[in-house]
Amino acid sequence: MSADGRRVVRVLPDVAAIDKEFDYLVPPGVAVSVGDMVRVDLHGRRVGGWVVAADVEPEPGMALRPLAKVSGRGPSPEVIDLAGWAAWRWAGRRASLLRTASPPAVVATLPQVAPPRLEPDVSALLADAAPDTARVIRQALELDQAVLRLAPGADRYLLVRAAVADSIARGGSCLVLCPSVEEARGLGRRLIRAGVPTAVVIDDDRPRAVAAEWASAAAGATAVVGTRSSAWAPVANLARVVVLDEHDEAYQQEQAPTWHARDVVLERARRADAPVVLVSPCPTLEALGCATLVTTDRQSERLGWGRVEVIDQRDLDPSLGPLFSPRLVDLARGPGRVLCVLNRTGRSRLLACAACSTLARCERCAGPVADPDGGSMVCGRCGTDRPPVCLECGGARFKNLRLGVSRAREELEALVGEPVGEVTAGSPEIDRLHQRVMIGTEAVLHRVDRADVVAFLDFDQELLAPRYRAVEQALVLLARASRLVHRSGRPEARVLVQTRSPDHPVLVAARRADPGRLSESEAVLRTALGFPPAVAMAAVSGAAAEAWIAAFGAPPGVVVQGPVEGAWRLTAPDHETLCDAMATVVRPPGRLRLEVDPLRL
DNA sequence: CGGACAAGCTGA
DNA sequence: CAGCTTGTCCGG
Repeated sequence: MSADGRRVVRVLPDVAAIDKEFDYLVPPGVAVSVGDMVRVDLHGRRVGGWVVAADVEPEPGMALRPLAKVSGRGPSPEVIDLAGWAAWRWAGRRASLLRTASPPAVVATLPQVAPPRLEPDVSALLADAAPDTARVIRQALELDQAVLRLAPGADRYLLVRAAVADSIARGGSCLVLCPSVEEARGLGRRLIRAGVPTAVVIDDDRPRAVAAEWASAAAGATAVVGTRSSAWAPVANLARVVVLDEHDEAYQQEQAPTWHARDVVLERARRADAPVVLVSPCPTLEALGCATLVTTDRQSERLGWGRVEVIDQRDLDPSLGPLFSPRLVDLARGPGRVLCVLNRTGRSRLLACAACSTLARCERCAGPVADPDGGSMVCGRCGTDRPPVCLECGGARFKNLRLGVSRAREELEALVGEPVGEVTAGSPEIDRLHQRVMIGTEAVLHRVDRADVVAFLDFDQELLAPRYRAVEQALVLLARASRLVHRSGRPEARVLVQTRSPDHPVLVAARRADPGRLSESEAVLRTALGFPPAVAMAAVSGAAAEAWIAAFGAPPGVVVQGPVEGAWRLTAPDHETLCDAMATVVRPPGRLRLEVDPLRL
């Protein structure tokens, strides 16, 4: 109640271009609290919004309009605060984050949720587990922030059960994030079958059903399972967070604000004083930088990575074509499901020495070099240029290594002697998915859940992609492939990698099932070259970018580079410096994309 | 974002 | 100068 006897609340309208709060009168007899979703009259029209503060002292004499309607429950006060933090961290607007945190249909009241059917404790759950499995799970659950490195083939279900049991012991609920909808649904079903009251909060085209799950999460479901957006799901009493496959790019929002679910839940858990376990076969440097690493014994990790076989393409018989080694053709003819991966979506073309077939790479950062003008070789990653001479044999002639997926499919079909299916991100072509042998971009790895052989036809495309995370992402692909073939059980089950760089650290890491060494060398390289997570970066683009950059000026600690193709790059030693500086800029009108922590760079 | 309102343009 | 388009401003 304010000084003059009026009840006033502060509302953030759900209008894309307004990041401003407005005060409204609460009509007599109306109950409303922070987090509720309301409708208000704003500038002659009726819009939705969130109550972000109650019992507000309005400016004296200000004529206030009454709330038009209290429509239902919305995000909790903690999540509203979290959205404020994320708006700073990713230079975005709170409304877009709160929309993600809100139910897609009206939730008038919260349902009653059942208490857990049984009271499992962590020790009972782990009693039958292998000793090393029990050890790493216990160890991870004892830490405030743990990165648990589990090989691709390892079963994560026991960890999730133990995390849920531990949450019950702590008197609260457990939030579990999965990279894909299918995994989240599957995990939700398993937990429900095990007697854990579980809310599966996943956006789809059924708003009523999603809102019902949202409501049961808000009401205190013991486990809340979902994908990226569930970082914002309601959790009545957050006791623990688990992020499965923490390395997955699906956790980062593509549209600005480009928030990352892992980073959102880390902050959310920190505020709630809840521990977090990040799980991955190949943890990101970001995760390793903020959490304590827990690893299984070497033998479990080797078993869980399965067999990774590397073919040196420099030794290939040219008569078979550049993409198909005899070994590959042999495996493709054999029994079982075979997936061939060929990434040809990037614009980068690779050059190899015409004499010795060694790839043309940058002397400074080992990235791929292109030959844009025919005179010199320029690195697509760091910009260094050098004369067109092979570093291995001194040869001066180079050949272009590009071949499309469709052409490769025809060639493979001829070599194997049976129909070969094709999968690309653009074309679903479900009817071709049942072919025994399939070829496609990496999308092929996401369309099936098991395979007997996964073959990367030209892995250099991944190793040398002109992105600073290329090495990390290349190992992610191998982990994904390894998981698919782990379910095979056949003797020929393996991941086959064709490359001209057989001793690349990524391939050594996968063959030895030891991602740790790679993380160490990558961390050194990123620091030396000034890439995240050694620094904090942002990209600014769009029609209004120039005006934004002008308003940004040159704040201390932030380096502004560009424009390159209409985009500027900001670099600062840490997010504190970067985000504080970005927060001072008044957004100019017009289309503007502020991308903090850009994935491709 | 989208309504309000002002300034600019057109044709009788 | 009414009647319409286009542009800029700002919201309780």
